[in-house]
Amino acid sequence: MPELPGLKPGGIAARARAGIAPAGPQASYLSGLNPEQREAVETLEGPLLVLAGAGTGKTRVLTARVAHILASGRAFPSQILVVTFTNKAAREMKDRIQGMVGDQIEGMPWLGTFHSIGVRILRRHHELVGLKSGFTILDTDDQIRLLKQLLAAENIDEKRWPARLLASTIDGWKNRGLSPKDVPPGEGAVFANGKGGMLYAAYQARLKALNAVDFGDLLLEGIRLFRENPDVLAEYHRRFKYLLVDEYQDTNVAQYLWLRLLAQGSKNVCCVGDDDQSIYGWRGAEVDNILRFESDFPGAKVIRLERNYRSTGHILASAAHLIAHNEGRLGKTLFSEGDEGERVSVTGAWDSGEEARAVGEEIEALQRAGHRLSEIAILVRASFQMREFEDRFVTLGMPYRVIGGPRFYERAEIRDALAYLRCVNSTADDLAFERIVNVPKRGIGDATMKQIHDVARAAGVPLQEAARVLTESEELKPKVRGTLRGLIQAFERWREQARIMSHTEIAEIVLDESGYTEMWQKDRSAEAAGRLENLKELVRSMEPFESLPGFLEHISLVMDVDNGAGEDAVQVMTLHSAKGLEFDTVFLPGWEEGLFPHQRALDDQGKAGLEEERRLAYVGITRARASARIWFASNRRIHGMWNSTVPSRFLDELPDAHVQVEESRGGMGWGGSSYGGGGSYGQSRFDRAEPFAASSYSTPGWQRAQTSRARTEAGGGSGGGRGGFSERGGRYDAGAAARRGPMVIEGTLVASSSASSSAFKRGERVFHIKFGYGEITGIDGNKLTVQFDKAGEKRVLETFVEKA
DNA sequence: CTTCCTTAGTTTTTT
DNA sequence: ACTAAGGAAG
Repeated sequence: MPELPGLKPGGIAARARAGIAPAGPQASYLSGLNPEQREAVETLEGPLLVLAGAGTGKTRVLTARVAHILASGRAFPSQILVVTFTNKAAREMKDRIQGMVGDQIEGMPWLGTFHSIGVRILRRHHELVGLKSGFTILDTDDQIRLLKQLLAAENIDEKRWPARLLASTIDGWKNRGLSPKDVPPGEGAVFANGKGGMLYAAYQARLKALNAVDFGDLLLEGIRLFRENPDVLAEYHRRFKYLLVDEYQDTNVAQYLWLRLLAQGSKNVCCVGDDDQSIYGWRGAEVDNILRFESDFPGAKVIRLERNYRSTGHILASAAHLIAHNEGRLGKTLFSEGDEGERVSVTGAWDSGEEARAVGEEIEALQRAGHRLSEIAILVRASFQMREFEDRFVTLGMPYRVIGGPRFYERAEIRDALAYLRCVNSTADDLAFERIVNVPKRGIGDATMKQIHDVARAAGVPLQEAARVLTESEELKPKVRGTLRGLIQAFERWREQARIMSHTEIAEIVLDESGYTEMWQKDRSAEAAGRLENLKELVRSMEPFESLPGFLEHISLVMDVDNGAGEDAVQVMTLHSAKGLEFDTVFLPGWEEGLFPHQRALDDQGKAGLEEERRLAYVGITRARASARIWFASNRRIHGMWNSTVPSRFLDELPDAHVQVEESRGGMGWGGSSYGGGGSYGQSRFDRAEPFAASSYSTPGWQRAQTSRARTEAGGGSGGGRGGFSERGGRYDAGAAARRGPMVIEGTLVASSSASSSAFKRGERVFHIKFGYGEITGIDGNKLTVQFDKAGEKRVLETFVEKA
């Protein structure tokens, strides 16, 4: 841990007196900033909130601000605290600051994630929070294993009260800055009939006994440290002259408390964020933190960055109009001085297969037109949506890259390998030992483990030591005793070797001699080769580190690895992982009720959930520089069952004037032949044989025909009339429904969810192409609830059924 | 202790 | 429909 250079308070003043002037107007880092950005950079004193809309140059402001602080001689590099959320953001920030200030970046140890800075502080003062030096940081697997033991000890049925649930409950408390004694009794009682609070306390006690902390503790213990040791806090107050926080809308309560304690010193705290891009409420982020900034930090100044440099006019206007449906915003209006560009397109597809096919074709066309694939992204709401696109790309031979998904260090083989290394590194790492004691299979199962545990508890020693003692007794069966002794001796041997060999050599020896590599070599499953490759990659990734402990510390905090980007491929990822990125062309598939907004968000969080989903939609659209292409499918398979779906309400919330509704290109136009001529894409024969051929449904023209027919039959409406935004979720009201036209944008009908009155009656028998025959049990606008004979009750658009 | 079968749960993700 | 994880049987 590099110590800080000695601080000489007089130093800065002296420097200033010596004539190192505040940056002049020519300073290179100021050039090209717009007036608001420049104000945000130059407002150094007092609390400042920079509300930076999507694409308004947020990172630029943060980095220029650091450069400005340094150039004006107001602080040493080591006196600036810069906090980000992710390692990726920290890395990016570091690179960009380096680009502006060069080597001075080396003197900035306090640039990092909340957690990495949290560890750094705890390591320096470990004794004050009851930790020994070299404490370990648990990963989620360790956490679960520990909690399972606690549940077993309390005789709590793990079926009814899963350890995972307890883990996330405790995590939630920690996110809110609650230590065991602070948990409201009522809340603590929710888990396991009143034992939740007690289990939390027991968990914390176990962590202390293991000399370990979890991620939440990195902040929580920091808060406790500061509160209980004013002198320590005062030291940091003196140290941090300027504090900068990125993505402030994502902070949770614990992070806010931690930050507020530190900011009480210099008060020069600058938070940058965008309330409209808060999409992590479900993991504890408090939008309230940013909404309340001005009252939390008295005298705070707020600067809005609203000039967008990323997207064209239509895209920006669409996003702005959509997000305006949210209440409880600080309110920003993005504008751009660029072209209007191309309208946001909305296209319907018959099903998710056609959606993937059509998007694939559009991407091929873009490719032919000279667009780079890496400038094209597909942003989905849920990861299961990715598969269909992947399948399609594989068939097309289209290069693609999935971003996100299981990260490198979370893979089982990597965690196993790391557990071996942790055991070599420390005899006291019980959780690591438990993980690998029987991997590969050695015949050391629950029974033997229980014996080891008993000895360990009785003697108050770690498991490895207990195992060693056991092998010297007569307690174990000879065979087990032999293997266990072999393992223990191997660990001792590796530890010896670790003193003289490099950590990469040791890693190879351990993986080889433990039989772990061999286990995967013998494995005939498809993933085995990849896993072996990952193990090699792991050893490679150790090279830049000085020592084994250094490496282990790093990976406990940095769970991602720089996966070599580079090659030209379509980027496929979730909307969440797209935050902060931008592309020329963005495809946004799956805009259907239930999927987006996701039903669970609505069920669990109600209006707040809906607003967060809407922010997610906003994030999605604003990723696009030149082209945003939204899709919805009328049918989607969820959990293996085909469901008829309804277009997302967010489509209705887009502004007419900036949206272009397009014909699906995947189908063959309408009234035409059967699907793709060959119908070879998973449509059943049945689909093709029907007059309701798949392609026809998806075209706005067909829907317009259907809707106007329905309206005519209901005795109302002028065809193609101008429609307003339809209201959702209301009870069925024939009169109102008849008065409302379907939503029309630029003369083209958008599939609307509750536009016209129904041509159907309750109790009527109907036929659906996918679900077969059924009886109508309910009508809501143009949505029917049908009890199908075979498929059960479904909600379907009336345009997809015919009278039986 | 291992193997096979049943069962439950399938939004988003970082540290 | 699928998978992963946990429990019962061998």
